[in-house]
Amino acid sequence: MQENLKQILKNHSLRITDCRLDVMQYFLDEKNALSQGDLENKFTAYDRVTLYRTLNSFLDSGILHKIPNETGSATYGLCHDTCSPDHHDHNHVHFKCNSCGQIECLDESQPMPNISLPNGYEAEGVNLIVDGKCANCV
Amino acid sequence: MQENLKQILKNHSLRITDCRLDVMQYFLDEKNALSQGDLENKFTAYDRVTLYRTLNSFLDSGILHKIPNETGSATYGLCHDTCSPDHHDHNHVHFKCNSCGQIECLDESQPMPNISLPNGYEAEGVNLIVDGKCANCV
DNA sequence: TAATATATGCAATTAAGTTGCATAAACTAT
DNA sequence: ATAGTTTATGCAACTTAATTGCATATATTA
Repeated sequence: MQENLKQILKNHSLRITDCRLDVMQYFLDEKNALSQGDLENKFTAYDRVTLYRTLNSFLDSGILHKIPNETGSATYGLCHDTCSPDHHDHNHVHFKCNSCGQIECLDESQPMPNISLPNGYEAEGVNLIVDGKCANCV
Repeated sequence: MQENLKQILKNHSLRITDCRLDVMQYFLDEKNALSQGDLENKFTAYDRVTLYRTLNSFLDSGILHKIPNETGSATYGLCHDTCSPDHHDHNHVHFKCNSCGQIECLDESQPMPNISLPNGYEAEGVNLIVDGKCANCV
């Protein structure tokens, strides 16, 4: 089990450290997107800068992606296996509950719409954020 | 011209003040979404907190909407005439340039996709953010 | 124009994001 | 297994955004 996590880190050329293993396990356990604050609350033993840099290293290596939101603080979600630093799947579908605030990644197999951009514009990725009420808050 | 702006404020039950007129004019002149920082740079005469509260009052009254993004600071765009505190059009399409960072609202008449949510979930709105290169940065 | 309700400016606080540097830990090659 | 090298961590410190309380100024209304 732990071996799994270690392999993921190795695959992304990241050194195996306690903090990275713990943080990755947390992301795997939680289905929801997590923020810097969430990590700080969960892992009081790690310095907040260490957690910050852990998030950044996961971001750079394609383990996590940032989820756009309106709150003014970044939230992160696990990327799918297909993501790597060079090849990053930029199309994501997320759900945000307007009641409890949780953000989660939805199945990537959702249909992505074709948006017509103004002349001269080039699309690189599409982010779709559905907001509403999750099952717990309905 | 100025009368126009005043009428908008009146329609939203907001008192007519210099700051609100200036900020609204700024949003009308700029086609791009604006952040708190943009306002602070533009209007050094107004206190940061006043600008912050101006944005919030516009948000509450349905003049502006928040645009989800990954930067960690909120950006705001003008709502369409149909928006009011009680009836808010939650479906937005935005474009973010990965090069210059500008965010703008695209025509609302874009087709919004039908997303299938997990059981028990209720959708209230959809936000679509296309990122890529704007005409200036291609 | 006086009375009332609201907006503004200032001070101050919280939280996120960020960097530099010394030390500790992980990796690599013998 | 260990010495040498590279990278991660913790701490201090700084910047910026978001936020609140309160006294004062201004807009609205009657």
